[in-house]
Amino acid sequence: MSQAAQNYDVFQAIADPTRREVLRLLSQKEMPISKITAHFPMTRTAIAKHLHVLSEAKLVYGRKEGREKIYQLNPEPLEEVQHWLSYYEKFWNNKLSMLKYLVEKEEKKE
Amino acid sequence: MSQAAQNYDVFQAIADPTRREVLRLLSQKEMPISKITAHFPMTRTAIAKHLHVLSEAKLVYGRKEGREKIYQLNPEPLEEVQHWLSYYEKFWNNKLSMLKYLVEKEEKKE
DNA sequence: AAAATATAACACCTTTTGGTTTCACTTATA
DNA sequence: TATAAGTGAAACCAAAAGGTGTTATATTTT
Repeated sequence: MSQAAQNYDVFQAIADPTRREVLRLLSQKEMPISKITAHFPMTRTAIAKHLHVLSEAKLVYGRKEGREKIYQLNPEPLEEVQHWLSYYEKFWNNKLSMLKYLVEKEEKKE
Repeated sequence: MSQAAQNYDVFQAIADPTRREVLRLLSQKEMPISKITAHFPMTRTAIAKHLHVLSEAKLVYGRKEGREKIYQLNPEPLEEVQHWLSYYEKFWNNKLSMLKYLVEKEEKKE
């Protein structure tokens, strides 16, 4: 994390369980940092840093409202993960596909 | 990484670009460590550690064959990532679904 | 049996992560 | 206009991540 933290990618952003939990929270309702922090056993500063990482990955956006900063989810970058995954889906799907194919071929013998 | 590295989860395992590249390589063909290392600008020891992380996450299996250790891909754990993602798909899919719905409704007016 | 090959296991180093505490700044409110 | 509330930012810290090089061990090959 540290200070000059630049170009975090989405894979790194979702690697941390706390950050995944933050995303889940924000998926239900936008909220300010202090509200988010209340759900975790750590300081507001720590959460602020996690939000910074998520923000770098464009997974959250924050707008200032009065003295609060409201964060909201932006799920779009997750499409990159989905796309990456789609390449591997065929590997585990193939097992089912192959099984299905074999079963159907067997059935046609009747 | 270090020495006693235990319980790496799949999210952490795929967070590293090198490890993702290793997975891609193994998706095409199983191979021993030295063969994998040839594709990267780092030492075999470093790759061995990455393989250890991937192995902890059950994303690769290694079998010994003579003096070589052949590693092969095991994509199953990625299903956990897919499952996690599926919760968020609705957020970005909804936009498309909504658009599609609106367009179709518009078409039916004719 | 000796030499070569392939990997494993250590010890070590540097940078990054994930957290803390403290202080300053801005915006509401009594 | 103080004061409270909410956040931002800096300095610091321990541990983990991601590398390195060296040494040890097992398996072929000559």
